[in-house]
Amino acid sequence: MLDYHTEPTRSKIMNEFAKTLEMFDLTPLEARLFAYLYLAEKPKTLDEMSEALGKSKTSMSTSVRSLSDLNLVTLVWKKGVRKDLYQANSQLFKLFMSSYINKWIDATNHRKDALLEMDTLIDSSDDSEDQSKLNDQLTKIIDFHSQLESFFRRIK
Amino acid sequence: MLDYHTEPTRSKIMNEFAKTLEMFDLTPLEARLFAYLYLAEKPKTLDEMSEALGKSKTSMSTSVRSLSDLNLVTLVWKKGVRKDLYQANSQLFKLFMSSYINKWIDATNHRKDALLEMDTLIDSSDDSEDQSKLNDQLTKIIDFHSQLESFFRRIK
DNA sequence: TTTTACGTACAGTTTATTCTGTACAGATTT
DNA sequence: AAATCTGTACAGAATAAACTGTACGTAAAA
Repeated sequence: MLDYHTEPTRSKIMNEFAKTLEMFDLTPLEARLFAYLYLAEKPKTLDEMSEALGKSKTSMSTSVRSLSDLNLVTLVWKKGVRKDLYQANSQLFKLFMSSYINKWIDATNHRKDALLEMDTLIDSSDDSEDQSKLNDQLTKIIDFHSQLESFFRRIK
Repeated sequence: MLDYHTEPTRSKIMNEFAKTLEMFDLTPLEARLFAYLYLAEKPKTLDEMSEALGKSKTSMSTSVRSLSDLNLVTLVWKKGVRKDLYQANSQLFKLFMSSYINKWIDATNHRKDALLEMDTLIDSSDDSEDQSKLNDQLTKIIDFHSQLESFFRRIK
């Protein structure tokens, strides 16, 4: 059932909101789906999502699972209802920010380790100019990663 | 001319570094290109980039232009050399962070304006339940954008 | 001026991503 | 028990993105 008064506006809001959510590395569909669920408030079934977004049920299944993995959406139980019901979690800022920042921390930390590993790879018996320049650049790149990591840890 | 000692390591570093740079919304090629130029230190021509990355000159042209637009790379003049020479800018953290943060600020601010616009669209003569709920959610979404914007302004 | 060299616009191709329909396993209902 | 419903795996289709080669405008060289 559609509300013919709010429907056009609702869908504009949904799309605009979704654009911001995409910046948190959600796919366009995941972003629109979250926006839809958030605006809906009431938990929705895969079929409802499918109809609302005009995409297949399969797409809904995979997308909503992604959102669930990111803890952005929750599976809700309602007695008498057989279908899975999903609901958007509500504390937007905390939710998106913290997972995003953690993602940065993990990535930079992991990458830094890999680069430190390579540091030991550089043949230290070869003290050519190229060699020492490369070493110098590598140090700077590792520093960059350290800066990123501590930056994100700080604002966490 | 290749340095056969440093070449394999150099390329491993390049690819690892590039993965981090992709997080700043660079395409894989842009990221690898920047990493290449950064490690090279010496300014490089489109042909050199093309050979080093194994991609067409056209790709180099468009990618290096993108990097240049983002102010990550600079066109350098050298007397006697006809070809364009590009060099990676060197202050990694400042460079990437500030453009990234500005991007967030611009996007969230712009998006917030669009949403405020929609606020006025909601038919206030219709005071149905759906109406007021939608309004409530919209307010929260706008708040979310304000929080994002001020967050990024603060850490700038 | 003519010729050669360089960068890039553009159209088309290749590659990667997103999306869908069918089919099936497990669960619920009859 | 059989029949129906629900979510998802998987393979293929549709769509989007990345990449290339040709062609051309502009500038330097001859």
